[in-house]
Amino acid sequence: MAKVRDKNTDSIFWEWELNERQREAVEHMGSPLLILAGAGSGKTRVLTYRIANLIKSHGIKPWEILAITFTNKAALEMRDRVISLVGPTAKEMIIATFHSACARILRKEIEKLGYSSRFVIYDEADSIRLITSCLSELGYDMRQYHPRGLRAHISSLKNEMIDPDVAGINSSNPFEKVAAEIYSLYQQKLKDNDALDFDDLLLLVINLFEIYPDVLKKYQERFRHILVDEYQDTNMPQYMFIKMLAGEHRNLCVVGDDDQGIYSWRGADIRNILEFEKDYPDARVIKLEQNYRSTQTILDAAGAVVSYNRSRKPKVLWTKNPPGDRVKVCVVPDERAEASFIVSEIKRLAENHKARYSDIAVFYRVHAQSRSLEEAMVREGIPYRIFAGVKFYERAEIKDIIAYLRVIHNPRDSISLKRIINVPSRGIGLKTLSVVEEYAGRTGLYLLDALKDADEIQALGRMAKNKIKSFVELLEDLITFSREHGVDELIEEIWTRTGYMAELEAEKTVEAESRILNLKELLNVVVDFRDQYGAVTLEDFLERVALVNEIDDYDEKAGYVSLMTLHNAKGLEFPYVFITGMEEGLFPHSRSMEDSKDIEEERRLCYVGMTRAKKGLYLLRALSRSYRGISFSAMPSRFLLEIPDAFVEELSWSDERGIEQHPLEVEIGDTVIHEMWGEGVVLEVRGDGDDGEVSVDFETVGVKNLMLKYAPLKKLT
DNA sequence: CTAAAATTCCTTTTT
DNA sequence: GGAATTTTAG
Repeated sequence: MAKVRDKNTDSIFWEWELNERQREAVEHMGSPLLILAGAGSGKTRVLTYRIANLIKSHGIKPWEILAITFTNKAALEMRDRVISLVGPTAKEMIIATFHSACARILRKEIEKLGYSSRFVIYDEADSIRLITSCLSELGYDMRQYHPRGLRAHISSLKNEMIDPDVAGINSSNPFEKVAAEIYSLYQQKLKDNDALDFDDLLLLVINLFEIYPDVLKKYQERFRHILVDEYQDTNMPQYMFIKMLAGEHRNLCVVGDDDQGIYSWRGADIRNILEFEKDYPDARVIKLEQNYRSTQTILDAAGAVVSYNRSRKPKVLWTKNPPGDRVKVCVVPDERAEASFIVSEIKRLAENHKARYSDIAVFYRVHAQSRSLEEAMVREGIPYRIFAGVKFYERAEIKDIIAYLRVIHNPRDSISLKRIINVPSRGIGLKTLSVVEEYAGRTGLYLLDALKDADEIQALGRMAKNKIKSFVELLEDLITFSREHGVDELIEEIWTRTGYMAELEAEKTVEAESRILNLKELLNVVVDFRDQYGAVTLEDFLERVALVNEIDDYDEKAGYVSLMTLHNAKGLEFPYVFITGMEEGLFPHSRSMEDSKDIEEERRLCYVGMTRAKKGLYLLRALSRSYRGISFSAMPSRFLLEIPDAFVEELSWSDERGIEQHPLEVEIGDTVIHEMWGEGVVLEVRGDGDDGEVSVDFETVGVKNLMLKYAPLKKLT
């Protein structure tokens, strides 16, 4: 635990708490500071001590400090740690993610930009729905232009800070032209709904700062000291945001590691960190290379992999920790065997090494891999938890209730209104809705106001009018109710008044039962949130729900094994780590295999995963993996081959019957190709191989450097 | 209008 | 193989 020495000394910290470099990083003042912090080098400690030092030794007021972290969880953790160093006064500083910091600023200032301060934040699904409605409004074929793809495209346009009116202007690509058209309608519709998407949160703040220099000035004065964590993963708007805010006082401290940049696909630009010294020529650069987390062997193995990357700043991590065990590499027949291997190894660790379940994590490249793992955990009765992005809030029943809350908070939010208008079903179907929408479009009314006007709409039958009327009354009652009651009571009122809960209870199925539990969990979220922050307004709660992700709820004391994607693993650490699916095509993912830049990012992802482990690291590879129902054979991931043998221990695996599994062998014509990598032919294989025959398409990519991509599994005996 | 059946896409990673 | 959406039958 950290101890703080009393005031009046130059250094307020016990010297043994920090190493030389760390202390420099904590104490440096007077110019921008870049901390290149290798994995496990204690950067969180440096950041918290630095904040504490600002407050304690330099008389900086907590509210003058803005610290940006990557997740809400990291923010909360850092906050607690600073509080333990300097006391409750630290509560007044702002530690938040980019998105929540911006949301906070916008709640105060957004009216200057013509939005209401009651704006809602749309998640990806909401955006997609809105884009869908843009497509149909402009009469485009949804098969030809996928809303998902358009959303991704528009999001990257936004991340490159390209405005709708200039997007696709001199593009000959028809997709880009359509995207640009959709983009501007989408943006306008967002505004009509008083809604912002994730990207807008950043963009509008920048916009605000550009148009109103006095507002920028106000925040520059307010946030005199700015700290940014995970700087290698910032994108252009985030970079601009920081640059503007820090522009005046230049008390900027950024921390990052170019080897851990894994978000370029969402616009993160690693150059932000590599060129920090260009942006701030007087910047001080401090490297942290001593690792406190992992064994030397894990570090060497991970370092060997990442050293294959060409574009990186060379660095070598070292540690005083013991060398530890070798990295265990295990080859298994398929994903089921992979899961049961992991489960039995977890049991062994728990018994022989007194490991707790919470000491163990299993990582995978894509969410789909979690299924087989989950099945094995359930089968063997091992408590586990899957951290799946935002899954809880994506469940239909949760989104339904949230949609009610959103409409109650801001009746202009027509996307949410459309979601609940017939949930639970109250006889207002698609036809009725489209008539009302048409009326709303013609008169320029908001959807809710159009509903209130139902009597005026000729095309509506008497039945429909009555149904609409009672729905509008229901909403008005709920809005009235919300003025005098807390969020938790409001949620319960929604359940009962709408009959939502009664309907679920009447269903008496397992699914309905679990939905009821989920709804009760939502109530718990409200209560927990209140315990943490005091009184909760509807607005606070909706914002929290929009920006939170499940990793934020991660609790290290609880006794369960953690399952998550490699991306979610960033910033966490576990004594024992299993990385699954070490196969070409899966990890590195096939979609990243054409471009060496993408491969390098995959390699960094591998590095991130490996360096999460403190004591034990397992890498698993299946000979065959089923994908969309068909099973494919796969070659070992190149990352496995990049680890020198000296750091590796190969584990053999035998199935329940004790038959040892062998690598694949494929017959093509007269040629038998044994397991191989590096050379050969790229093959697309059709057929399942069950009948011993498959058809093979040769898809040659170049002549020399070819390899076997997928092949049917054939066991040797 | 609803419920069941058929069809389609999916799977990279997320604030 | 399965969720999610769209089509069809009642």
